[in-house]
Amino acid sequence: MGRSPCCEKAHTNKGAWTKEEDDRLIAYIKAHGEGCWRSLPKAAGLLRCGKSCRLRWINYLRPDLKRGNFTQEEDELIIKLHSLLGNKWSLIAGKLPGRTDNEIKNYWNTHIRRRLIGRGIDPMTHRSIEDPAPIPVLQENTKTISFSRAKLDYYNQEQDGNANGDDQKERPDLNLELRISPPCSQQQQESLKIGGSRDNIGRYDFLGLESGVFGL
DNA sequence: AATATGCACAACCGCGAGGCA
DNA sequence: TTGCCTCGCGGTTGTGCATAT
Repeated sequence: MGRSPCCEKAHTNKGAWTKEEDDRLIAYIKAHGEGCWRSLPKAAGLLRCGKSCRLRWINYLRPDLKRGNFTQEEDELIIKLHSLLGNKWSLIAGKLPGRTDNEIKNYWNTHIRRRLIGRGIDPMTHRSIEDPAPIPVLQENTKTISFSRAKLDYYNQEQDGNANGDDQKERPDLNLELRISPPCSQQQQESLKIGGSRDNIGRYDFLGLESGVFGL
């Protein structure tokens, strides 16, 4: 016996959204806010499942979305975050204001991935395909990952609307080194959480990388 | 001009996590 | 503690458009 469907599929539309459906969804969310996706379609008079409505809103209709081509800086940031986080598209999207996880995932698969392969870089490991050097091990089960911090800060400042030119000028291409190892006690597990705090929508701010990088 | 192929991206599907009774 | 429900995520597919043959 399979899993129960998320909605009554027999009476729901599938495929591309029409202008009228978009308008209904926008109007409903403007009036009632996001959430309760399960009951939303019925309340909004849409013959769609809640999942479909949520996806349409998040990936296409949200007013704060930034449409259009990715900039060079966004491009580089995606590569760096992917080297750190892997296919955690929602976390990566959290560092790119106005971009969605789906958009970034598509962009990665159609542009960046191909380009890295063309340069002889394995897009999954971010290492040379010909010379896959082993990840250095500092101690048992401990890995070190480094990536540039400078552009992250630049984006944070732009996002906050308080870009400080002096601060940026002074900042070299900082390396953020993370060491990942299994905690050996409850106290250490707790201490891992001390790296940051949750913001008002529940994203975790770890070393300035809010949005729950490590899902703690 | 017709067809084949590749590309870009919207949308769907299945699963896991977390909340709640 | 258990089971159900909802939400969100990541992988995959479908479709329309552009380009090549």
